[in-house]
Amino acid sequence: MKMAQLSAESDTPVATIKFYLRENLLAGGERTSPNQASYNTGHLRRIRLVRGLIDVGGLSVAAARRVIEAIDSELPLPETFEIAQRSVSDELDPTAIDSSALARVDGLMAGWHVSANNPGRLAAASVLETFDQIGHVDHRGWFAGYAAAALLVADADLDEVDALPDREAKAEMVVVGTVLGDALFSGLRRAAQEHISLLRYPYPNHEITEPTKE
Amino acid sequence: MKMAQLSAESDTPVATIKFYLRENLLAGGERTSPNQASYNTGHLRRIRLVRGLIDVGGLSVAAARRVIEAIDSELPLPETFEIAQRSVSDELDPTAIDSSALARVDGLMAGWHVSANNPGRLAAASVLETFDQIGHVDHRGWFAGYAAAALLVADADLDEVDALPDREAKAEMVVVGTVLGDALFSGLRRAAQEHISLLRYPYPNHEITEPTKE
DNA sequence: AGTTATAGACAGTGAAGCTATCCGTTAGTT
DNA sequence: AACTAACGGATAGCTTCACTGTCTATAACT
Repeated sequence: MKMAQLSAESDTPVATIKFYLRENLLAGGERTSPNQASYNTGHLRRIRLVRGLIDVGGLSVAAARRVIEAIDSELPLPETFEIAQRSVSDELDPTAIDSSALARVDGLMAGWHVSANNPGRLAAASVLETFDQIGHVDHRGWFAGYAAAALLVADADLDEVDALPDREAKAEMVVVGTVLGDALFSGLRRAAQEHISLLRYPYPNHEITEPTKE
Repeated sequence: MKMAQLSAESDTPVATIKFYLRENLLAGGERTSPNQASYNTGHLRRIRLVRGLIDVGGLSVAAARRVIEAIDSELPLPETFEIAQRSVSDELDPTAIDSSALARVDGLMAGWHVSANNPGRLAAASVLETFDQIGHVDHRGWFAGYAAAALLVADADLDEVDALPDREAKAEMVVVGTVLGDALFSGLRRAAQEHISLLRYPYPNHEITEPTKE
């Protein structure tokens, strides 16, 4: 496959593919002459993965490069998992986070074995800190519901990884699951919100029988 | 309160506050003379809200403006909810989404009352489409776990909104809950992943007894 | 022989989110 | 009254990010 076809099948401009090559998001094709190379379906899949991570998962190019390197590496799965987690979370300074918020997060995760610098733990604490700052108090019951749901989802995540045969497949699932899982969940959550709110307040002002065009 | 104090207490540069004023994320202070104004704690809270939405929730300035206008408006709650949902989701063209992916999402949400153009439904479908494109098939069991968890969370969301007294408080909770709820859940999910993975594979190569510094 | 495609280098673009500078007032201090 | 610091408002500039476009020399099709 040549560049033009790769571009057509991935629906990605040639200039963008060249950019991904420069950024090491994509390995070069097999050389057939000094200024010609041929690409295979692996390249095509990789471009689609990159675009999925960036467009759907919302990763930056730098984060996408990190997780792709983690897939391609021979690192053990836990390390790959950690790279995926760190790449989707923005780096937080643990010392900058309110200790009361941290303590409350740890309370939500009572009985969980989680390391102190788990990026999710820090991110959750900074969310709780934000609630404090804008004057929201005592959402404990609400937070507890989130913790229960997170446990459920994490269990499903691990099931799915366990079902795969080899390290490469597992590693890709870990990365893709971590990145796209967030997007999937928040989408389903919004849909569920509409459903539940219609359950509780049947037909307020709302049109549901005829889905409208935007 | 004058500008300097507002800046100090919100830990936000004066130039940034002026930027927020220009962008209508923040109302002007009460005029005391042609070039002087005084701000109150409402302004302070608002700045913290804006920074929470942008820094923690990851909203763009434009999205933050939309949701803040929705809070301040007198729109009924369902409309406010919808604005919040649309502001945190990127706008997707329904016609551009693979119909098989949409059908599978609808399968996951069997029994739910969700309008066809719910942004979460479309977002979830585009995630499923991405899985297809990178050659992942049959994650149905996994997806189903997500749908169940989403229902749980949405129920908790509505409980929390119901508990509040007036429209203004409810509206702010809707917006803040929608935006920060995503961040909270994904944080807790990452922590839960570490916990579950340690439960299943006790102490792989991993250090958990002594949390390390980055 | 002539058009088109290619690899690779590099400069340029446009959006986003601030940040800095300037101006003419006003407030507070001395 | 004089002086300094802070203010509101306008405008320009900065930095990062994710591309996008242009160029050259070579190779491939027709």
